[in-house]
Amino acid sequence: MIDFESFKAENGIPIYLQILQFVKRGIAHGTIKDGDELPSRRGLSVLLGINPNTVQRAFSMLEEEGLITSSHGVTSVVSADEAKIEKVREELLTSDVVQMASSLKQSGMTLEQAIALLAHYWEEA
Amino acid sequence: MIDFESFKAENGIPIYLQILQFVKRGIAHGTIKDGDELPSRRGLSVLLGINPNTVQRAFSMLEEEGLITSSHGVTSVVSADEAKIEKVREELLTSDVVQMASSLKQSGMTLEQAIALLAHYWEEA
DNA sequence: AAAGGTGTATTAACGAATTAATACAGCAGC
DNA sequence: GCTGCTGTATTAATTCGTTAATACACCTTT
Repeated sequence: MIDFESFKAENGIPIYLQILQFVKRGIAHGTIKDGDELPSRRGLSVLLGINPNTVQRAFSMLEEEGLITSSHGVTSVVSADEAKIEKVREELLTSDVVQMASSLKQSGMTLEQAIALLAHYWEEA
Repeated sequence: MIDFESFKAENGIPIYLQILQFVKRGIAHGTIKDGDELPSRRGLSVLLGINPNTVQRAFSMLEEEGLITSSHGVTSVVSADEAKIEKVREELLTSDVVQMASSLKQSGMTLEQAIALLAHYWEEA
């Protein structure tokens, strides 16, 4: 069963998004694997002290993306073959990278300058 | 007078922020220069089809940051010496970089991996 | 078959942020 | 000085996303 102990809800970001991200990052990182069981909607909602529907919202999004499968009576299960995992990695990484790259290029920076900037701000991020 | 013809309001992002960004990017890019006149609050609101206060919100933020000066009876004027311009450039760039860096770090990447990723997506950006 | 767990669907409440309405105050130019 | 423009301030309405309340439907286990 997937461990949500390390889940810390940040303020300002919608909880359902944080749950979504938590699972996606876990899949991308390998700590959450294909076949792993998720906690029940209600169970997780109690653990996090929130409404079950908030969990449901996150889980239903995960299902829409094909990352978990759900059926009545039993808890949902991770469904992530290698292709899906790679897709998640892509999604988590590229959107930010491409956006930044395009922004920096528009400002007339070279790749070298961009790298220097990235290195400079890496620590404080 | 600053030209807002190229201003296209995107959906989902607050308009006052888009106006703010539009001016800042112009300053950083050099298309908006020190001494340039801004349109009046009302004039721009008509042009954009929005409420004058929405423009005012953006303009007052610009003034708080010292990028424009306003006084009764006349339209506001850009007030951006070289130091301020550099500051705006910094701000626009670092916000993107920091955001990306924090996202990549959360995914467990090293700086080296991040740089490789940046280089990889640099061309297509 | 009954009980208590599970996922699902619909609707409503809440809250924060954005946007708008209105009124006030000052300068320019005729 | 008057008219019409300008910026400024205060308050209200609206919108939007998030979260919660409630009810329903199904499966598992005994």
